[in-house]
Amino acid sequence: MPKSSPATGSTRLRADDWVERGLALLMTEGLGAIKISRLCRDLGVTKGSFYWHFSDVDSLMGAIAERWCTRTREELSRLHKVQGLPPLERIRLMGLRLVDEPSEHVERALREWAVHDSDVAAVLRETEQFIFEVVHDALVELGYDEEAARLRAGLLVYAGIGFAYGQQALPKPTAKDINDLVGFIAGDVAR
Amino acid sequence: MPKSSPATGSTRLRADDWVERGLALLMTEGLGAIKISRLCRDLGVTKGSFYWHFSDVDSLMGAIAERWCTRTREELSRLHKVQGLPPLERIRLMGLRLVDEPSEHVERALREWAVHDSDVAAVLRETEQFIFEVVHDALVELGYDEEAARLRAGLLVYAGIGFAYGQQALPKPTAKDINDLVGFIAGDVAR
DNA sequence: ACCTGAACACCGTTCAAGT
DNA sequence: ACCTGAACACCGTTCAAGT
Repeated sequence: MPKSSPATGSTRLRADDWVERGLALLMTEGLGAIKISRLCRDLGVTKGSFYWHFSDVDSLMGAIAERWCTRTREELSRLHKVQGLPPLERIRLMGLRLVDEPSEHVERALREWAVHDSDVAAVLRETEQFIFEVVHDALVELGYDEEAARLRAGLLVYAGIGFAYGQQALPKPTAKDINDLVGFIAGDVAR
Repeated sequence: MPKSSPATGSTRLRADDWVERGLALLMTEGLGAIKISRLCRDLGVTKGSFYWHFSDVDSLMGAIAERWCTRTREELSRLHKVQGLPPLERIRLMGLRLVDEPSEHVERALREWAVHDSDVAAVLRETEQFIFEVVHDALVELGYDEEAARLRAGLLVYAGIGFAYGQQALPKPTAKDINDLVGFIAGDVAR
């Protein structure tokens, strides 16, 4: 089993090492930190090395995005297992996922990114669609009609996206707020 | 009364001309289009000219942001005049403002921007806070208690921010959706 | 197969010199 | 007061040459 860290084993790099370091930079310092000169310094090689692995900087970006997309999909499929839980609980879990985003930096950067990269845009859409559907279906199961479920699920997902961008004029919502929110979204039956 | 266009009158530029052109570029082609070499080409001068008016590119950015902020504040104060309208109508107007953003490009760019520029962040906060308060107060006027009003107003504002960023996995909301939404947010009394 | 080193284009920044 | 022109640093990109 090959190691991905350049520190262990061979001194040569694989494309993987660049992607990994790039994703790490994206999460800690944001999109602006991904410079190939910076990556070279971090990885201890010269620029020529980079251009052996990638055709240009956009290609690296694409690879980083792809890796993030894969991980996000895995996370979503893990979330799929919540289908056994009661509907209100499912809604609550989706709400929490929207808020306590651990890698907030990535989410923001990828949204900027999605403007220019259709692959990234596709995975973001997939994620939003997934969450929307879980909430929507849970609401239908609770007895809401199609239109009511659509409106409420849409509102929740959009609000979730907004959380990631809000300038906390309004305080960042807490876990309690999420509970209240679920109570409101599915309130007619929850109370 | 001095003209701001370099085409009329003198051939010399004022700082204003750079800001105006920069804001135009921001709206039409996004943040990435603001290069000082590009601006020089558009305005028909050399880079030295730019550096007579501004200390660096960040300073231009700041000036562009400031101008946008001024315009946004004016727009908000115009919106203040809706205070005479019935509460539900006020909520509906705020909802519409959040959606039919004509200069969507600017809003997105400025949010990126706000991460690094606290002035821009401040005006974004102001805007969000303003809309939040209008909705909140309208809800209180409709008979909601403090906590219910806070939750609902917050949800609406965050959803509005989310609209600007959603990858339309879910369809962009229409004016009718906004009406339905208002019916939901203030539903207990509206129906 | 993976990397160095030197080259080049492009962009931000500076500054002496021009009107 | 406003601008030119030439210079320099920095970054992305290319490529011949090395192991």
